[in-house]
Amino acid sequence: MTQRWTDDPDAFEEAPLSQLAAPRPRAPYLDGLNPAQRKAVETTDGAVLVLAGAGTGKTRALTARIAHLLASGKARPNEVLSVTFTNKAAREMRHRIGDLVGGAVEGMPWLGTFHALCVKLLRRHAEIVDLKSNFGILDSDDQLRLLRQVVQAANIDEKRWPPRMLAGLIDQWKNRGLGPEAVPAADAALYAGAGGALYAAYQARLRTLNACDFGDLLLHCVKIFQNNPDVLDKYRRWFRYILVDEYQDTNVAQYMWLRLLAGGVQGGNICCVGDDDQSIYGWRGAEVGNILRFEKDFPGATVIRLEQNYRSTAHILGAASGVIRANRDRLGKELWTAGDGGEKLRLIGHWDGEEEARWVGEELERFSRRDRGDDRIPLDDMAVLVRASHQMRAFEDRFLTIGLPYRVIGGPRFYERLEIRDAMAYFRVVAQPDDGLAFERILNTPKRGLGDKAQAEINARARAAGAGLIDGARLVVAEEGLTARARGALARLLRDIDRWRAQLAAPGADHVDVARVILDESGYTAMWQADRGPEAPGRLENLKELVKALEEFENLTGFLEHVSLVMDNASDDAGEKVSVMTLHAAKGLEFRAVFLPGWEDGLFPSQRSMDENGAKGLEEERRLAYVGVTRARERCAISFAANRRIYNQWQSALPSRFIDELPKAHVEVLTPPGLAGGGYGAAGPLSPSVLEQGAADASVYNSPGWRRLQSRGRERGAAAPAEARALVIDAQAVARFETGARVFHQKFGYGAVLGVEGDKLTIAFEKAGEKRVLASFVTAADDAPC
DNA sequence: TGCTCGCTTATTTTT
DNA sequence: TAAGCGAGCA
Repeated sequence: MTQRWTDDPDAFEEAPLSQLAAPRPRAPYLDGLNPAQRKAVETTDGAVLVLAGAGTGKTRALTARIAHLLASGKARPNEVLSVTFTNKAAREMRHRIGDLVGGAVEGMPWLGTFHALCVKLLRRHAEIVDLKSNFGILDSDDQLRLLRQVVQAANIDEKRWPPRMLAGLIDQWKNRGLGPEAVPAADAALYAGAGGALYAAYQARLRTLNACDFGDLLLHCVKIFQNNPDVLDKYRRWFRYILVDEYQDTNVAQYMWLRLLAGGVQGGNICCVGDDDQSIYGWRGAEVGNILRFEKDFPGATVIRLEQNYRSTAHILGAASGVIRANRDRLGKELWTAGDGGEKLRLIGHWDGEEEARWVGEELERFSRRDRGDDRIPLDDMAVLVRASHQMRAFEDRFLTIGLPYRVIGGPRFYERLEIRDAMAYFRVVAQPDDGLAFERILNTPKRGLGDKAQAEINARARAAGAGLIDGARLVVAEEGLTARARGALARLLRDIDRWRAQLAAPGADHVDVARVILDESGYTAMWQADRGPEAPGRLENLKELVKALEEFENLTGFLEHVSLVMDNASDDAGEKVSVMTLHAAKGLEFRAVFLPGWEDGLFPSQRSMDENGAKGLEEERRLAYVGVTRARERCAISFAANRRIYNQWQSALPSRFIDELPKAHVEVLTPPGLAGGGYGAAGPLSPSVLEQGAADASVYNSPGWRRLQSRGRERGAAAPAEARALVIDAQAVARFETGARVFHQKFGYGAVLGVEGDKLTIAFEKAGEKRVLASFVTAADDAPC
């Protein structure tokens, strides 16, 4: 049964809900929920915060909750507002609700991303914020080009003040819900003292272009709600229930948007689901504070914790908990599992980054070998998660040489590629009235002799006539501006555009055909065919894919609208491959086996994050570590390298401080393969028990981890000495060095030990100066030649 | 208009 | 090192 529900609050009728959907005697969507999940489903009214730890069945509870609202007759499908951050999440939720309630999900027009929902609202009320309802949506590329113009117009040195920086500032302001008039003076003075003025100029340009950037979608909606109580009230009554996924990722503007909608007469029914421990987008404007403050913001709120984890083994959860426990700003949760311990996390140090990549490659091969039987882990079920994308390279190189199939997730997205953006610009020019930015983009692509001069001329005419760019171009032709040659080219282009427009508007026109014609007749396809560069074939391939994607839409306009908000990656190619991605990209995913390389102080936690955001930055990095570890279902291997080549210079690093925070009971320390027997005394792999014993006896009380634990204990009044849990990578190596000892290091040469701190030594090298290195990577130099 | 040279810079990126 | 960008030259 598919019933069409209106999404228009003006059609609101106060029909008694109970008549619409009689409560059913049995509720299959409740089957198999644990008590906490069930409470999250059945606590329908008022404000509810569901703190859902990693792998605790969050989506399950969320979808069941919606099913419950519908089945119990508390709301019609079109009266539930459910917000996600990503299109992927929205799709997934729609899909899973469909599984529970069937066709009724078709009647949920208010399930989507913040941005998609805002577009919907804004199209209806555009005139309130001085826009027409067919306003265009700029992506970050358009935004940057427009900003560059604004900066140029203000005669500001682009070199000293890159437009990128201004884009960053404006985004931040918008994220914080600040229009140009509301930017604090100190902020407005940023960017050569002109930040605020340029922001205002940019907004004015957007208005004349009848366009919004992503930030505006939220900001305009908030403005509309704030200044038009009647409109707001209509929606408040309309949305009987509000659900928000990933609440920890909301920024201030989104928070305002939600508060406005949820702040009905007695306070609306709002349910926010999130995990403060997985807040990793602070740098992008997300405010962990939103979730931390929830109970203050919504007095009387019910807080429900989902703590039973269905994903990972006890060892993995124990390790993850151990790390995240060091964060101060958290609501507090302790994940547990009914499952068994499984394998301990494995921790291994390597001599350098290549060695690390080699080891990971071998492990991946070993796990995925066919002869492992039931133990075999397919490559699809494994992932390498790195902190920064440049780390991926070492792995790609290695996997290429050993012929291990891999897939990189993230990176430049399909709709952000140059050729796709060009093609889209053509479509925009044809399908939309006067899209100046798109016109500018295609004006001289492919080359048709219309360079900066032509550009400027068209701009000037358009501005003088108060018209759009395309009309400006028509004026240039009509009034015989430019050289005859350029004018001819421009006239040809305009004629083409008119012809394409006519074709598109013709009755029975097939927009896919027209799109193909546009790309052909414009010479765009030919341009890449003529290109002998290595990338050209791929680009042509992408263009074909783009045209194919058009088939799924009724017309070009629908497609453009979709694409402006859904910038998803092209679908993954088939085949069993290991995934390589950043920790950020891994949020929400899970794998049977996960490799976490590069756990070195400075790299992870990232030095920059700590420098720029201090303790807050460090905590976010720690949450990133938590996200990484909790991606693993069965196996997790953490590794670090003592040396890494950065900008062609060898740099030594110490193991990440997060390694000190791993509870040793959940970790097995492996011996680096390259050093076994050669480096430090013991021949062959050391047994973990020996290591643990050594750690407990020798140096744990001297390790940085222990010290941090102690100081934390004082601060928080916790952590008794008996809970000593810091890891020492190689206790035996530590015992072998004393202050003053002469040592040898492969990359830095000879030096003298100045100090011992746990398993880390401070050494004055004769050539390389003073450095801190891990004891395992140094040998005693007494028998070496001087 | 287009190419090449040299300089600068170097996280994470849901929409 | 490498990639990306702007300036300057053919």
